[in-house]
Amino acid sequence: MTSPASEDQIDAKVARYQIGEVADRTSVTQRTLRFYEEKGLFRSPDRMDGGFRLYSDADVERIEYIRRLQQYLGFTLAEIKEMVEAEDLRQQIIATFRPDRELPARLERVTRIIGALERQLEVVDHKVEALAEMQADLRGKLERVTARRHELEAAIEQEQAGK
Amino acid sequence: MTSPASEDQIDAKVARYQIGEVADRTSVTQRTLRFYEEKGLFRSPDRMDGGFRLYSDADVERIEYIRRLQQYLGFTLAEIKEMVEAEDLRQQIIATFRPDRELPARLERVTRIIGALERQLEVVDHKVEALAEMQADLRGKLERVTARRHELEAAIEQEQAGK
DNA sequence: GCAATCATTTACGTCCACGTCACAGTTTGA
DNA sequence: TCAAACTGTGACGTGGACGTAAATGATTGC
Repeated sequence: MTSPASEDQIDAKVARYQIGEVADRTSVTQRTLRFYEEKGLFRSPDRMDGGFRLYSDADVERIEYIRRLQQYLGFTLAEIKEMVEAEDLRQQIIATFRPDRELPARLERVTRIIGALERQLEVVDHKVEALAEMQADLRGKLERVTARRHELEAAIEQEQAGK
Repeated sequence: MTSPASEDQIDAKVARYQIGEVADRTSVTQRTLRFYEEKGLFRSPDRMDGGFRLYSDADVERIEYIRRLQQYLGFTLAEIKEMVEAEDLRQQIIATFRPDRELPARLERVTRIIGALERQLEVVDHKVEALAEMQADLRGKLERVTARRHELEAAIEQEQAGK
């Protein structure tokens, strides 16, 4: 919405944000953004001449992805790092489509990222299972206690009537 | 499996475990068990004459429940405390079934625990949603990259054959 | 052209969820 | 009965995930 990509740079067709704006947009503090970068959760964003970080939309998306992994799914930053590294590898492989030589090497990389994906999926599956169980449990309890409330309400109404 | 309730006590039909055994059974360290107790995550277990803690099966179950909430669902101990307190309240209400006087007071308690359950369910629903999305995403990626592996394998086989 | 604003690096502080002694008391099996 | 094994209560330490502050340099609005 804000500042749709200035044409300072010849090839600058993508929107670029400074850290402050990214912090506002993502509700992640600047400190935390630098911290994530330091931890290797995403590649260092481009820099202005003065050294200011310049984030792209893709960077912003990755940050939001990281936050979801952390907050909703309870992954540690170390786990998240593994996951995004696997993702990077995956992107590289897709980019390197040209069916050239070194097929075995490419096969090996593909196999590695399959392993990473399978491990991630396993973790997620476990969590889904646990969550579904808990969800059903909560719904059952809620239903029962709601029924009890109706009983009580009815009883109170009776009392009122009998008075 | 081990020591199925000795008859030392007249009324001791329930199994009782010392902290070490509970630690083994639940894979939660003694330190952590004391820590949870200190934090009020469960009522202080009974004690032997010498002061040793004696846990019941219900205690063990609660501990396992707490662990699931923490590890699979990513709740903080503070959140878990709220949840188990609500659960305790719920149990009390169920135990206090006798339809006596003070109906309004009971209605209020029931209403409170309904509120707590609804809040918990909301959190869980959010997590389920996020997890399901991520699960679908991972599955899609896995599928695509697996297809790529098949391509590579086929290409390699071709090469072998052509050699 | 320069104050106000925004960034950068460095470093120490904090909260959570325990881990790790240390030392004293308790239980139990041979 | 007594030593080994277990348990108790402090109290301090730790790793993860940032928060906060300080000193310095860059950028921008007017």
